[in-house]
Amino acid sequence: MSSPNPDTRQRILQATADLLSEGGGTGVRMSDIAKRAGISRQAVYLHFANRADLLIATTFYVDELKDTAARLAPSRAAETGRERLDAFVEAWAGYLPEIYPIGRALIDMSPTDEEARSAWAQRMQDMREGCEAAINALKRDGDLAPGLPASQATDLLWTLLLLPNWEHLTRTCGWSQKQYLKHITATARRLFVIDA
Amino acid sequence: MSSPNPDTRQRILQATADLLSEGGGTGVRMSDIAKRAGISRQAVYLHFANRADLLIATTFYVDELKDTAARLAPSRAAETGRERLDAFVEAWAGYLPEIYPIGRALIDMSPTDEEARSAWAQRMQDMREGCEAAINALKRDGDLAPGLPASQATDLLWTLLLLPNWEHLTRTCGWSQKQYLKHITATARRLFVIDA
DNA sequence: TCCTTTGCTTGACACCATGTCAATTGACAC
DNA sequence: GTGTCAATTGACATGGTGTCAAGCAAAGGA
Repeated sequence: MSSPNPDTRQRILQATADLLSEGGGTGVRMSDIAKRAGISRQAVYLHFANRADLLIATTFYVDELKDTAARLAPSRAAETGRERLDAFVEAWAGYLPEIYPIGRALIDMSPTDEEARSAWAQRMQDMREGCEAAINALKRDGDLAPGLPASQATDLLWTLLLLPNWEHLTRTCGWSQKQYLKHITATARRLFVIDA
Repeated sequence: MSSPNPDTRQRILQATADLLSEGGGTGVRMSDIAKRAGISRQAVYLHFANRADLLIATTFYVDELKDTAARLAPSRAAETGRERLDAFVEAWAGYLPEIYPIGRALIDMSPTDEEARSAWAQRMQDMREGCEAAINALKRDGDLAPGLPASQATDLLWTLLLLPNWEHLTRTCGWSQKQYLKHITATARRLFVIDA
């Protein structure tokens, strides 16, 4: 699984990322990926155990390529809870279009593939921590809207930021990325910040 | 497609609804449905052209069984926009658990089945009209929160009420149906009603 | 009683994507 | 030359959907 040529492995990952982007996350078969990478379909299995494995590896590949980790720095550096909430929403909103195709593919195979399901669930769980940190920072500042316990505020913010919502607003409703960012930021402020 | 025994057709629909409910909308095959209905797998195709067709017919069957139409009456009867928003959210929130399994099944096959995709999309489009009516009633009363055009408020409310969000909050976050209703109602008020 | 129609059964088969396996090839290293 | 590595080719299993042809039991009419 790691003995084969690392260049080929990378070509497969790049082909997967490209095809998923082009197809919006749907309709990408193992044979399509192989063809794009310039190898035989079977050779893909010399590098990745199965489709879920390949897709999961592609998420990490895309993360590195786009330096996802760097996105979160402003959120962590924020001093006030209000700033932290804004910065986190902005970071996540910027990340969504990049991870969308591969996220869509993982979600699509989740009902039948436990590996894919749990990999995506883990990613969402990580994202929840960012939500939690923002809500807790608001609470610390005394700026969390009353009447909503922090844990449920976290769940609500978490849900609001889910990929299907971004997909629905930008694809179905036709919102631009800019509109999405603007209105989701305003929504989060209005929901969770006192007197916002 | 309509020549066969209507009793058998109904048994198939009931079997489909039951199995989907038991399985949370996933892992239900044509052969499972046939077995539960007490007929051969092939006989199902004497009544329904394909899986999507059967699933779509099941949505209407469930609608009738649970008298979905009646749910919306209080919303339409509401005098003020505030009441209408509350009533609509409550009606939809009550409907969600009933339609969830079959909705999940339709969503799952949407990526590969245009018929299923558009049937569910139509249902969501119908739901959007309820959102629009509530937002417009708020606006008429001068109670719509400023800074958000009605069309975008409609999109936002529409998105908020989507099935995957209900699924995430109740399944992943572990919220009870009661909690869902309470917090989604509060969220909608806070987002769309002025000085709420 | 015979005959036909109806509604379903049985069994076989095509399709399509994933995943597996065995045998083979071409290149490069020692 | 010999071995090894990375990939190729072709064949095959699996699982679910959907199709097709032939058969069969029961109900109804002449």
